[in-house]
Amino acid sequence: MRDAILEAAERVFSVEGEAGLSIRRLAEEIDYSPSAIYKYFGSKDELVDELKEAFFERLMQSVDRMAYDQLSFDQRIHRCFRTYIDVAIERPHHYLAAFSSTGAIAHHDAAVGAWAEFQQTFKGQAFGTVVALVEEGQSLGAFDRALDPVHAAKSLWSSMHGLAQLLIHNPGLPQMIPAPERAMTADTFIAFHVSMLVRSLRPDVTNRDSSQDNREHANV
Amino acid sequence: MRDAILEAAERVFSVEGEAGLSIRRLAEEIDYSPSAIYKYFGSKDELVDELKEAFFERLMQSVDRMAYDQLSFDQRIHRCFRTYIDVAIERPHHYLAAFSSTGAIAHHDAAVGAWAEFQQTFKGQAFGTVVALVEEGQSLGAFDRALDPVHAAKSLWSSMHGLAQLLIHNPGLPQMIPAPERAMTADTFIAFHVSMLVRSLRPDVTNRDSSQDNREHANV
DNA sequence: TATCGCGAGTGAACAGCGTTCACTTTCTAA
DNA sequence: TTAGAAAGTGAACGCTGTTCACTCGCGATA
Repeated sequence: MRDAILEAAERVFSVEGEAGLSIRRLAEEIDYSPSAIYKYFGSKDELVDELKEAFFERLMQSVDRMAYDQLSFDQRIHRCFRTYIDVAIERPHHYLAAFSSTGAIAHHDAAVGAWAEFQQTFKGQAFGTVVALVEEGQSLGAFDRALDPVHAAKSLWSSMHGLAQLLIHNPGLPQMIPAPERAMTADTFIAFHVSMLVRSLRPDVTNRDSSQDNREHANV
Repeated sequence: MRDAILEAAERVFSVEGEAGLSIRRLAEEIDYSPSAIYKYFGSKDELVDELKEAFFERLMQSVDRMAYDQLSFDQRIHRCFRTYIDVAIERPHHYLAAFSSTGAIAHHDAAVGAWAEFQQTFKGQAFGTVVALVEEGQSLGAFDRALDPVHAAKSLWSSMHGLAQLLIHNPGLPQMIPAPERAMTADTFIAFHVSMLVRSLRPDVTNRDSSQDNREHANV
């Protein structure tokens, strides 16, 4: 029963988003009265939160799967980021809702202590794999060792999130260009964005040793 | 009168966002009946759109002002991006609302023809200044000439947007780090993110000429 | 077997929402 | 002075999330 509600909710939500999903509509969909739903869910928010969390888990697992595939480092990092955006724009309403926890605004999560708990969550684990990816790149010499991997991962995540969001709200973005021959497909543009992110991690040109080995060189 | 409505709306919206703003509440605030508001605005959406547009204009003008200041190129590009994020998180509800035009989802703006119109809008103009900034960097040799400036600008915008959004929803992000001594303030983290974006534009290391001059070199 | 309790489900109701519309009041211009 | 537009009102419609007193039907117990 509880699953029937969630299933119907998922169906409606996928197509019409949070706005189109009403308790009454949902009740009609499963041929029950609106109040019946309140026997299984404390509130609409609670129900929707469950949808969001399920989506988030799918998203994070998809990314994670890419990170540990049997591929070259370069391919893995590209696919990781690609997958994030692909899954996000595949279910736009879910993705937007997952990141619009209107209540959490100004919910100052406060400081350093949260890190341990954070690592327990889906989000935290997926974030951990991004950090690991950065560290791997650093140990391979492909990425700048001077970068803090955690902060770099945050920056990367921000950038992925931004593109996902922008593409959801404006799918025509990649085609928007003065000269038609320069237009890109969404796929190409995502790849371009990801490659820009990878570029940002490259070792600093001022320390131009062989890529395997660049420690602190103050001058030249 | 119309302005009195907008002013009250602005006041409520700044604090409680779109959710806290209701026509009835607004009417009470200005001591009129709810229906009075409909003499001046066709719908709530129309009213809110006006708030969003006003905010968007402020945002874009702030960024624009930074781009044409009397400063070094490096300072200008950093301040430009910084300002974008600062203004965004200063009025979180406005920024989120401006980018959550729920209707525009899947509103395939369609293709290349839109470019000309796009350039007329605030958004379009501000985007133009980012493109110009990239082109300036390229002509200075600081940025990779192989990059399409328009696509690069889109990528940059995505990344700025992502950080703004993430910081709004999770202001504690910069402090979140395993070791306390590695924590950053919001300011520092924004600067870090911006510097990552600038890094992504650097000329490719494989073509390592003097920075003034790097044309196509296929090998080495 | 009779009855008790409990969980599932219901329907009416409350408060709030955006919006409409017939209505009155107020002010201006001919 | 009067016609007409403009400004503002209040009740109502249909929608929303949510609550609560209520009724069933079933399983366990005395």
